[in-house]
Amino acid sequence: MERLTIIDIAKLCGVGVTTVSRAINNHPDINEETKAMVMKVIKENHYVPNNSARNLKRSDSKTIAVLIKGISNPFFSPMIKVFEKEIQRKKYSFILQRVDENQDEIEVAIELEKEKRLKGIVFLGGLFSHSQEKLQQLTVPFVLSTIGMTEEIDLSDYSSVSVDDFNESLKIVDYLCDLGHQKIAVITASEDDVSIGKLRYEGYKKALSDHGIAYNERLVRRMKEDIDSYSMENGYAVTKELLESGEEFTAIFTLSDSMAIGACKAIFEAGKRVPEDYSVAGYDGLDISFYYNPSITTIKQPVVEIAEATIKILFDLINKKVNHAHQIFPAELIVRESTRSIL
Amino acid sequence: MERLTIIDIAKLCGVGVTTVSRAINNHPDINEETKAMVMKVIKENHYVPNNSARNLKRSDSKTIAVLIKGISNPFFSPMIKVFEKEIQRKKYSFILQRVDENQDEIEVAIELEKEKRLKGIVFLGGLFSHSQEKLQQLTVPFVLSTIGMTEEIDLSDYSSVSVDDFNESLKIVDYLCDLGHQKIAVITASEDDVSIGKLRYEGYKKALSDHGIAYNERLVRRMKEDIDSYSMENGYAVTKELLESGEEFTAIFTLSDSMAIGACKAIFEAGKRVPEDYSVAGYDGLDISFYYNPSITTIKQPVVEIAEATIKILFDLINKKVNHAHQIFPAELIVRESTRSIL
DNA sequence: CTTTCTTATTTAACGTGTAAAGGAAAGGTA
DNA sequence: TACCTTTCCTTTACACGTTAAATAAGAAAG
Repeated sequence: MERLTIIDIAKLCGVGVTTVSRAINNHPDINEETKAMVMKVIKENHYVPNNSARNLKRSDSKTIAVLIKGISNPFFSPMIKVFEKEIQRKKYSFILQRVDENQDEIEVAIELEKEKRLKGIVFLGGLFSHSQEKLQQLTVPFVLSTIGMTEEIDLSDYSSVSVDDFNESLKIVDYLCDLGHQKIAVITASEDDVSIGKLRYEGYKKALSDHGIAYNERLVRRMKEDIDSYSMENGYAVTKELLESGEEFTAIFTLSDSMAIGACKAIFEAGKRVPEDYSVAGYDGLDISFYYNPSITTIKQPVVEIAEATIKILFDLINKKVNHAHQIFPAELIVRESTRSIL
Repeated sequence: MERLTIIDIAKLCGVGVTTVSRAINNHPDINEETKAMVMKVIKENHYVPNNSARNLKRSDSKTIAVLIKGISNPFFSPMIKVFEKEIQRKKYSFILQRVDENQDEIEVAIELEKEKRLKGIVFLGGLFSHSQEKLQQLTVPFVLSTIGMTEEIDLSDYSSVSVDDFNESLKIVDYLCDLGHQKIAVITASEDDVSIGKLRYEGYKKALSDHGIAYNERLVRRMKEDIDSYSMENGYAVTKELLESGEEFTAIFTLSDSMAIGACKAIFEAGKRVPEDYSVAGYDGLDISFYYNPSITTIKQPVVEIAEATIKILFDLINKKVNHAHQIFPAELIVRESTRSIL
């Protein structure tokens, strides 16, 4: 069963190839009857146009790439689902590209763009500590999604969608302080993170200083480099170390819900309870934060809305409706069982 | 900054296009020095061959599609990671295609194959209750991964990788019986599932009858059709209903870890405990089954191995090393805190 | 008889790979 | 010296399947 081409269809219909092409692509210069006839023949013979040929001719590809740093992060799953759905709805194809922690996502994007003649790019997660020049090698529109925008980044050249990581982080740590916690440990990102990790960590520091609590370096723990970042496993390993260090604390704030769950597990294994012995606060608002036992106090990010906005902006950029756009979504402090007052 | 073509590179190098092509495609008829020079120029100018043109010429695309039913199922995440990595390693591209619950994955695959000139297909999840004829429309190799193979399916035409769902399910329910449980509820798939769902359910029934326990229809609960299958939410909703029904039971077996977690949550909300009031057993061996509180007794599937074997078989098929292959992996019963003896 | 409109056809690209046909240089052999 | 072989390269030409610009064929209208 070899493949049909547009020429075969044209012959079967007794028309020229352009006519068939017009039928397929809704070109106005075609008689409705002819079009219907052609479409019927196409359907009967299960003809599907060859994508490569189309892309070559059009010299673009109706393809959008989504680049993710840390694909294992379950936070991205519902977002990907939205991307996939919306991109399909617009009759675009969709490439999901995982980027290793130590890989440069911009390099990957540049290669991919040339190779696949992309229409647009979404960057998900990652540090985003990139020089302007490098980004200028990208000739197609792109949107930074859930990448914390710090002052180091010049907003005018980019488009982005995110939440206000600094203030949301501040909010939840502030809440911990209000509960009477003074010794609040934190599991944060590596020192060179200039994005989400930095912002959330800065929020933590600000909340402490607002409450006049002295900053204790020994309560600041970094994720392990050799384990998936923001993962349960990472939270578990770090918390275990923290507990074994003997450093006193009454609450722990982790930069993700997954790490909060890992932290809980480590606490249980040490024979302690949450929240009786330690309060635990997460960030993200994953479904599991509700289902976990105890349910996790967290900052719930509106993932679906963020994803939808990301795609909308990307298509606006593609269709030249805007030059750039920034959207910051509100997030919500959700108080659950994992935190308690010690006053 | 417009795109370079192979002709531009040829001019820059002062050689013919054929030479450049040979350098890129490792053709033997080329001097090593020339090749090195050409490759250097290519690198310096960031030239990347146009994929569409290549695919068109080759009339295939070095693309592998992975079709997933129920993309939200976290069970698939580590598998996708493996697929992506392995496919990239072989210099293939990778398309991830979500298939709605009510969509026919074979139809989707047939379209995709023609449109993108695929090299191979992986089917992940799904019922797979398909007629032979339909599958014969697929002209490229495909592998069914983690799709339970029931007797309804003629194995000789397919390739597959999975675990022995019937016996693994039997094993864990058998374990529950050994703990003294007689009234074991189950959350299973819809009636028309002829694949994984059916096999696991049959395993449940067999275990009961092996232990001489009467089958109680009122303890058999089906997932809700309007909620993501195998999800926490689904397990939660069904268990809530079960608890409210007043039907007595001492243990509950769910067809996935996610549903087990949902079940636990429903039990907690009813003011009961796991495992003191109800034992809960899952299936899959997700990471979260370890981190959950209580940790979940489950059947751990070797996801990574399954995914690796899937890709290996697919490439063997593509390279005509085999005609078809079936691989069944052992799974492991992991006893954790969520189940207890009531003897 | 020209103009306009609608609809269809012809043909030339898009960028790559490859096959054909051949040439130049180097080395070996008679 | 003349001839052959081998290696590496060139030029030319075409093919892959599609789209779009240019073109043409009718028909209707002025």
